[in-house]
Amino acid sequence: MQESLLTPYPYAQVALPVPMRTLFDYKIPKAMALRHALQPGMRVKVPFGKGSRLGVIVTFSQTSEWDESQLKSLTSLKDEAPVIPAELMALSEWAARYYHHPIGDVIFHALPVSLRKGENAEFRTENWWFVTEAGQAIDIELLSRAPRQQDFLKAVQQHPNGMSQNAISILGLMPNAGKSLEEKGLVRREQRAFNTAGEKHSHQTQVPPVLNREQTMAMEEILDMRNRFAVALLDGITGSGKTEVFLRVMEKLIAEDKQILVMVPEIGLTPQTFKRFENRLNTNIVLMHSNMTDRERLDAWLLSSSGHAKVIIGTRSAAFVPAANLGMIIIDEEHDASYKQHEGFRYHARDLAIKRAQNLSIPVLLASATPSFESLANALQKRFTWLKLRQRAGNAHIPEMERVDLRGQTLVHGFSEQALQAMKRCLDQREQVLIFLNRRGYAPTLMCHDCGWIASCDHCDVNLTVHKRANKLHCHHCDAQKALIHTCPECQSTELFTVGEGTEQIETQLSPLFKDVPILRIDRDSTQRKSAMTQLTQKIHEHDQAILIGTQMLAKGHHFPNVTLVIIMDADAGLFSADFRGMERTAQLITQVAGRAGRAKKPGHVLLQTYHPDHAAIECLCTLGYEQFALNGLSERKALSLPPFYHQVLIRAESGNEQEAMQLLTKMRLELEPHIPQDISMVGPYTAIIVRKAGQHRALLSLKSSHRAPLHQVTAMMTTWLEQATRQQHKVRYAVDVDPLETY
DNA sequence: ACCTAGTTGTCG
DNA sequence: GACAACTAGGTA
Repeated sequence: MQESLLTPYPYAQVALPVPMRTLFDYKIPKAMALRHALQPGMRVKVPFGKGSRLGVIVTFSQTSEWDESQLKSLTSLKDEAPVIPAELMALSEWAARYYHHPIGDVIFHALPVSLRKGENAEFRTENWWFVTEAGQAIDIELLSRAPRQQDFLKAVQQHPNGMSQNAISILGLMPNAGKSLEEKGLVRREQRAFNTAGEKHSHQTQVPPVLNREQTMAMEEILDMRNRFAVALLDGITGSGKTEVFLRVMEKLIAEDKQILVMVPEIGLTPQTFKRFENRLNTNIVLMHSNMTDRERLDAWLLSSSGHAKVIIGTRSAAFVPAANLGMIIIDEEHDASYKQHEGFRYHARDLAIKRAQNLSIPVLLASATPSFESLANALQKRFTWLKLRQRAGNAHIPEMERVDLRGQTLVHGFSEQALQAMKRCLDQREQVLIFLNRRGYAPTLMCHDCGWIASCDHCDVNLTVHKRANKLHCHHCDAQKALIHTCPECQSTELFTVGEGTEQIETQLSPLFKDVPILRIDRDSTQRKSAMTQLTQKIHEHDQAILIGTQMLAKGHHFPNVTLVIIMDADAGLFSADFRGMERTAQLITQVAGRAGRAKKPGHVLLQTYHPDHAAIECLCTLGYEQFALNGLSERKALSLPPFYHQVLIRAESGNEQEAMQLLTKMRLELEPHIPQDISMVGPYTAIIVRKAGQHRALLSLKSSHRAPLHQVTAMMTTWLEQATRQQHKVRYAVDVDPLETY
């Protein structure tokens, strides 16, 4: 009699979390094949080398290139159902090819940490309490000597469908009282899977505001895209009500029982997005970001995977969250660079999300007040539907941008006379000023007056930043810290002075000038402590008058209704940047910060301090706005054969030794040069602008082409070469960066 | 002979 | 990436 195998293949190809661009073949034990229907995306335990590892089944095969005697067998199966659904397996395989990254590493990126470690993909269980018949019948006064038990029993009596442990603790009841009652047979306990779907308490749903014409049109266009792949670029100025458009679309999708993945650039923005959604959507919403514990992340992951959570709000890594019935992906602030991972598996969450949506035949909504040049180019080429919101919702006005010519002016603590006057006027009207300076710390340089010595990092080729409050010298590139010194280590002079200003300095110097006005600094240093940001925003809302000083943190999505004046301290930062994306990023920052002014009823005003008021880019941005600036920028990129018109791959190498990284890339270029097609332009190897960072000397090789196919071919060739070459030289590390955002 | 640090090689 | 095997150099 023939046994029927649930898995009719002899071999499984398994991805393992090792930095190798290959899968590993294993024999499938007969007993396992008889008992389980193995599927790609299931985790398996396998023998590997001397030990054992957790892997993920990618595919099956009838044959293996390896000799039968060399093959080992799968040890055990970890899952009854795939933890990575077919859709995400396909996305991972695509990403491994596109980013030239080891498949095992990519697949393990798609799993939450606890599943990487081998935890079961199951909801945690919690106690549920029920009243028994005896408990329902008993005279409650018999328990008058045990008031805790009395309270407990009363509560449970009122909930015939049972109460979760969570509900018990919310009511402040004692679990010990429950235990005593259980022993008396008055209540009973049951273990149930913890999922917040059963916990959904109805709450007040806010009345939605009326949409304006632009918003209505955008909403209708997006709703038309349901059930097919399409990308909409919701290009709306700050305050134009982009979020309201999301909410309307989401309501509709939720009504159709679909899930929506909402990506935000950073953790700081998740709670406020969560609150806003919670107030409007009567459904289950989960968060996903790296500040959550492993257990919390797994629970959110399971809620999404099982379909219990209808809305998933997450950062970059959420691009891989499985969802039972995904209906749309929304990417808020799509221009934000934090969507790109900057080490290891260097993926771009926006691009990956678009690919995922394409596989699933669902729409993607990209939103920004300052769209990336990449997305604008796609919109111009009609690959994306370009939806513009150019009116501010309600009666708010678009702030006026004014350049302040700093040439020949005497500055007071970095401020022009004009800026100080404007601040004074603004504060006199009991309104708030926002000062933007994208440099934290007290000063970017510490110098010796007598010998010219400059404090620099021991591990990087950069100067140390002075942090007076912490009494430290701090490297902003490798995080190294030293005590702040007062004597020059070269000449023993005590005449040390700082050059340049950071947010901390502006804060200290403004306080004597504006005595009774609260001054609040918002940067990474002032918001490090947990809930510091919440406290700061609370203070901002408490006071009418206030001076807010901050870095780019201020540019991201926060709402300050009483700010009517924005001062950009240094509009020239990034103007002459080595990176071709410097201008784009600066313009986005300035526009985003400027958008913080006059969001409510009051008109806003923006002052840009610059030494180059006639610089074409600055002039264009101030007089014509971001869209025109971006269109000009794009034609410049086209003329110079730069992204997004040309595609780029960057090969990075780094080594503790001064020459090795450079030598490796030089050798590679020499050897591979004859095999590189004409239509690839290769530049380098050249040293990074900051050659040494965290003790590593860095070299780069840039590849560009108007077509992706040959670029991928060459990249694959180089990766193979590098994998081979570094096998003997472990001290040189290399990285492949496809569509890099930083090229220096 | 033994120890240690650093390098090289392997994994199915 | 983790780990074992190998190597060179030092020490008792």
